[in-house]
Amino acid sequence: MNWTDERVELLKKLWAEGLSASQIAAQLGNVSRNAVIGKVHRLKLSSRGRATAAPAAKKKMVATPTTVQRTVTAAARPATAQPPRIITTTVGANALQMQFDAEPVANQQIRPASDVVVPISRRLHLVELSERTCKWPNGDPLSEDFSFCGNDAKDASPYCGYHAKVAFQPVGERRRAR
DNA sequence: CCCTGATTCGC
DNA sequence: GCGAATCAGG
Repeated sequence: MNWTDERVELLKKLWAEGLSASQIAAQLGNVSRNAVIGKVHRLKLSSRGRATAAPAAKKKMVATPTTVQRTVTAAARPATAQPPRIITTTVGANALQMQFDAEPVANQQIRPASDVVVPISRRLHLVELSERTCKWPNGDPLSEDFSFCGNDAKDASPYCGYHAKVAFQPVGERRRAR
């Protein structure tokens, strides 16, 4: 794949927007992140504020006005549920780092007869997925807020524990589909 | 281990 | 010019 004007232009744009080299590579398609980084250097548009990796959560950045952290004392969390945890995600190199409570909107109707853990999606976008993030889709692919589960996928599975169960139904529980 | 960008160097 | 390999780091 050669660097057409359009591809270079997109590269510049995305780089300026703070996307990581791998994300840009994924979006351009057919190029490795190394190729992107190499090109960035040749174009002499390195830099981008601060940076080596994700400097977001550095020591004293300006402030963290949007950091909200709550410890949930979940009222009715089944014993089989996962402990409350905080999910941290970073968008872009010098972009905001969002930290939010992973606990779902406390009204999840948990079927009594189920011992399945409620899925907690990270709502990632396509370019944010890696080989070990759950690729279970949420919502309409054509919709704006379409996202993927994004939780850790076990081993080489394309899904996290919960979605793997949903995706690969045990033959014993499968009702004769039609 | 996951990820990041930076550099080098054979092509 | 290109990008894989490598390096340095979070």
